[in-house]
Amino acid sequence: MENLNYILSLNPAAKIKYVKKGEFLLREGENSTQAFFVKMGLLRSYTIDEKGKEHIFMFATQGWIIADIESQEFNQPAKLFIDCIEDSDVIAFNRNLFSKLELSKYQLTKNLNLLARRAAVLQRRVLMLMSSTAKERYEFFLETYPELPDRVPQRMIASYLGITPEALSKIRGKMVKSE
Amino acid sequence: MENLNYILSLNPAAKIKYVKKGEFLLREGENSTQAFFVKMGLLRSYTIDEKGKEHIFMFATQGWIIADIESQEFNQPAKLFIDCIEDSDVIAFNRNLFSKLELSKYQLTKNLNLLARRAAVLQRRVLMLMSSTAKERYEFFLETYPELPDRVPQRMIASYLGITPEALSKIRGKMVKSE
DNA sequence: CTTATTTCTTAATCTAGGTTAATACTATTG
DNA sequence: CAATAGTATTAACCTAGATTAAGAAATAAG
Repeated sequence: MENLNYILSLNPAAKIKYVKKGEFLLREGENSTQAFFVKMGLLRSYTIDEKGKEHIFMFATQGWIIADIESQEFNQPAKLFIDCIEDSDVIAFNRNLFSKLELSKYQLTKNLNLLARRAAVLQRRVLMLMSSTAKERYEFFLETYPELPDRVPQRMIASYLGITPEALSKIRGKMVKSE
Repeated sequence: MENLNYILSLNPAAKIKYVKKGEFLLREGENSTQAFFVKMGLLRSYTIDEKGKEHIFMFATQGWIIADIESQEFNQPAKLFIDCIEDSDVIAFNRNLFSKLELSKYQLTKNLNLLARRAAVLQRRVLMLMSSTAKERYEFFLETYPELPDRVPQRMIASYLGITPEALSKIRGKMVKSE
């Protein structure tokens, strides 16, 4: 990501952080404009609702960028937690640098494409949540992120799909039986 | 939107379209890279699932841009229909122009901000769908888009919220009673 | 106006997935 | 290698919202 390297050169404070499994990069309520590029490892972002239930918004593996875009965009304290599922190497940078005029046109269009891709993934996620059963969402997840089931506990996959671990376990049970 | 004016000047084919209520700007299966800026009026985008049920992805009022970002980004035929809820004036432009190098840095960063805002709204929508009850989603909708309930039939609001018209009617009934 | 069509409401019934709880299994740690 | 804590499975029961159906209100169209 030569693009990112340039962004980083604009931000002397940025450097690689080595973060351990379980470590937090962002907590609900914090004021942060940071985004994290995952050089290696696996992170997640999630909310905790009033009843104390976790809802995973996304997983970020190698090459992904993870941040609480909503809170940053609306200038509010973070709604999301971001923590590590595996020991990871991340590069923290200020999200403002993403659309700075100091960047070249080439870099700006690259960033536009990154964001468009993110919007596209989110569009799909919304439509999925509205129109598909839990089983269909799980099958889509397996196709789309085939490496994750081996790296992520099932209860987190359930949380990402918007169902309980018990429901996912039942779905898996049925899928094995009918196969 | 001086920004948009410049985009349009790069696209000689672009001009204002006057579209009537019920008219389609995009249908599922079509190959299109068009996006639509709403100068005036009200449009919506939605899918129809295997059971024939509509799921409204978004409403677009004055000043919004509406398109099937997912299909365009992944180079697939459209998943969404886009049609008019009210007679509208829209400006059709090719979405590729949005991140063209011919644009100035200033315009590119403007577009980056537009897309970031879109991503933020979608993040909120995903979290809502995962963690809120139908009633909470309806209340949030009323706060966020106070002008829409008078312009959009209730069955469409229900479809946007991811519930049936009957369920929304029941929720509204209860809200009136308890007030 | 009058008829046809769409929209909204209400109510009875159904179901996917939630809740609770008990048990087994797997990691982690001291 | 216990002991503790987290993870997954299974089953009985519950509930938010879906489905079906039918009537009432509102819009549109002839």
